[in-house]
Amino acid sequence: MSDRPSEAAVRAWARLERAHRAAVGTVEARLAGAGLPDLAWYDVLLELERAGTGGLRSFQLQAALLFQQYNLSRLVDRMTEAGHVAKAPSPDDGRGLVLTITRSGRALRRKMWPVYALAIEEAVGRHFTDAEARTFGDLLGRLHPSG
Amino acid sequence: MSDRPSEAAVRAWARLERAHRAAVGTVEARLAGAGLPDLAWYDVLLELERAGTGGLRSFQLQAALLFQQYNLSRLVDRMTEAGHVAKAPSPDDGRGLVLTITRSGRALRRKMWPVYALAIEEAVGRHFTDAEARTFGDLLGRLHPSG
DNA sequence: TCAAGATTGATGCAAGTGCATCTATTGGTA
DNA sequence: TACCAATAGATGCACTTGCATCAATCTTGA
Repeated sequence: MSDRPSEAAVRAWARLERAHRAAVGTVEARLAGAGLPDLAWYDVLLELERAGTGGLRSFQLQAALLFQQYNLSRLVDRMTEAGHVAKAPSPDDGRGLVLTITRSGRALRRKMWPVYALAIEEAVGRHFTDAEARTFGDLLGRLHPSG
Repeated sequence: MSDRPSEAAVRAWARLERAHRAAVGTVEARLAGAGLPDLAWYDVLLELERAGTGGLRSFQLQAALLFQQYNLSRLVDRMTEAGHVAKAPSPDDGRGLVLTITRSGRALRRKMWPVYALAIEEAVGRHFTDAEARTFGDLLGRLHPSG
């Protein structure tokens, strides 16, 4: 925890930054070019859609996506205003909110997916064989809490 | 270019987002906790220091770091104002600027490094063996233009 | 050599982010 | 039960980013 990093670790870190910037740049450009909302919106929609009718509490969504609390709070505001997300008071916790995706949110996610998918292929897929992509995904998985 | 991505590619992309967010979160928190400027400042300082006395043109720095043009323009403004970067008109190109790091910029980078290094170890290094970190770095390297 | 187009970097304005802090509620402890 | 720390989520304010566009300069090609 308090050791200096190895050369290899420093190189990996530096490349993580560049690779991420390049990949996100490509994907955001494709989404914007198609007149679609940005990645954060997709992330929220997907996570809420996966959660099903029960929805998710704000803090769960925040933990899943690793967004900042204040950031997510305002993002959800915007998406609620746009009609893609619904907020309801939590029955279990008077402080809390339950967030669910709306029909319009599901439609938006479906509309975004084809563009997003092509962008992922362009930004990531085409650089790897399937086996490499699996290895890459495994290594990336080590870096975040949820496994 | 126009194919759908494989499952493995989509998973790798999703994990790239999460891993990056987690790692950057850790590193920014350590820098901020030590009262130091953020990552972008370090990136600029390092790149300019590597460039030596000749400095770099704005567009070169932009390409190296994959920053947005308008973003870098204003970041350099702030760093110049803080005395860490010097701007000079390019002798070869009347439109252009040559950016160099100042003595104070070098000092700042040196001061940031120990904190940054520990953060890199915490965010990345400790999750991998050296061999894994090398493999990881190689795979990441595929995703950005400069090799 | 001169006009048309491309490139470099800056900037006004709107939108998003980060920080600190706030209110409301909950859970733990005495 | 009554208090106090902890947690959920919202928000005011300053700063940063994104978008569109600008002015200045360079390059190309007739």
